[in-house]
Amino acid sequence: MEMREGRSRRIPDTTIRRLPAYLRVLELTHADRITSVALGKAAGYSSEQVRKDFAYFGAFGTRGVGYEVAFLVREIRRILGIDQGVKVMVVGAGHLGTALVRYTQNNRGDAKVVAVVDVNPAVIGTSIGSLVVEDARDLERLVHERQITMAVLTVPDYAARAAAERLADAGIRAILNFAPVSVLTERPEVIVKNIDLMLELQALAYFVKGGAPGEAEDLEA
Amino acid sequence: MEMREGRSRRIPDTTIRRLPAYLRVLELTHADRITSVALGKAAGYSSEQVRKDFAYFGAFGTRGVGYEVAFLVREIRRILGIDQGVKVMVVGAGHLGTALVRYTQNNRGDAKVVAVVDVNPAVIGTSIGSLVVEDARDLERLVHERQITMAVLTVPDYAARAAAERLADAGIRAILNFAPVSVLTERPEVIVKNIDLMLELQALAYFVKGGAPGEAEDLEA
DNA sequence: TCCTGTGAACATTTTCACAGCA
DNA sequence: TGCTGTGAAAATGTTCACAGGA
Repeated sequence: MEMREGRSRRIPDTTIRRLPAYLRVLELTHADRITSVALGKAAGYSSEQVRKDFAYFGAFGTRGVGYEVAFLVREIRRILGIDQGVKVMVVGAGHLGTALVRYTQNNRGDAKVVAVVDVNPAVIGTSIGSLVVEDARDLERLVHERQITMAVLTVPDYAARAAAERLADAGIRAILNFAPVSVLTERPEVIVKNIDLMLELQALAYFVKGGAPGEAEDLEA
Repeated sequence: MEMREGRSRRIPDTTIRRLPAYLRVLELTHADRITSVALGKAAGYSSEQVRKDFAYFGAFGTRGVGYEVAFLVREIRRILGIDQGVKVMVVGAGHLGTALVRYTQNNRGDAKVVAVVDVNPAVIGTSIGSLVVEDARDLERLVHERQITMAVLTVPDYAARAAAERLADAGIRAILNFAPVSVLTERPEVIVKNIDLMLELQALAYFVKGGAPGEAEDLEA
């Protein structure tokens, strides 16, 4: 992916993908301070990696001591742009969509699902936790009214491309796509991240067969 | 990750992760032959990347012509180790588990879910497509009897670690973990791939904010 | 003394450029 | 001529090693 960071150095994509993992560890920590060794261990990365990642954004720590947890949490949230919260729409209220809505409701509000839509009249109007499934025909209106910037796509594959186009037209900036088809290949202005169970399982099979041990580690997943 | 390939060169992890994407395109292709340009375009990678990936395994194509689709499909399936099928257990029959079981039933049998288990008596005995949810207490027996080598973990986070340990003890070689906790960090013999919605959404938020366009690509899901 | 911050070495992955075969 | 196969170059990412402040 192409990326720039106006001032200072360019931040590696890989660093950005590790920040949410650090954030989770920090939010579960009771201590006021944490060292790069402890944070790295808990998040599954080396201590050098942790220090280097933070150093891209400035000197966050104190030599001989470590990092202030509260400060780090604030900074990471600011860097990721989730300090004001991020509003998310889930498109498709089937099993997968329902699971994802519930999951985000059980976790803190760094990214908050504020709308769930579906095309099925039997599903529209039912509740998922504190949310009511709305009519997918109102997708554009909901995106605008609630200032939604990201979407999670959990519709059947035959419906995925059209739904993605509508989301892009409505102004959505990023889509997490669970349908096993590629969408919006001609719309570089929308970031699409694909998550595909079958592809993951097939790749895992290779490493199983090879007898190769170890963590395959996060998505990039 | 560390990896070796007895004979010939070592195969990059990144190549392995692209093979399933190529495979999907090829299985949907009607033509007998395909060029690296066409395959790359459909799978979302450059033509050089496609050629280089296949070249790690030998000369698969014909200069001036392209690649035989049927041959490529056979080779990729053999390389990934899915030519004999891979047996998968889904642990946790909630919304997410149910969605994943259905999804794999709707797609060809490169990786086949042959067991779903849960601890909830109200769920045990119910059907998901052609499968019946079984008692999680029988996990070890099912793994052995059906020669299951991989598992998908969709239990609540508080139950994930214990479930993963049982899977590892039962001989499972790889786990796709959807719970937002790290599991089996002390068991290098089991490959764990984590898929975490919240982490993905948070990372996407950065790229949205930065106004940076483009595909974020694969999961590495 | 301890732990951060960081240049430099190393490793990996992608892109380029083109030779070579059908 | 068209498209593969592949070294070489470039880009990207990680680990090492240690200087330096608290």
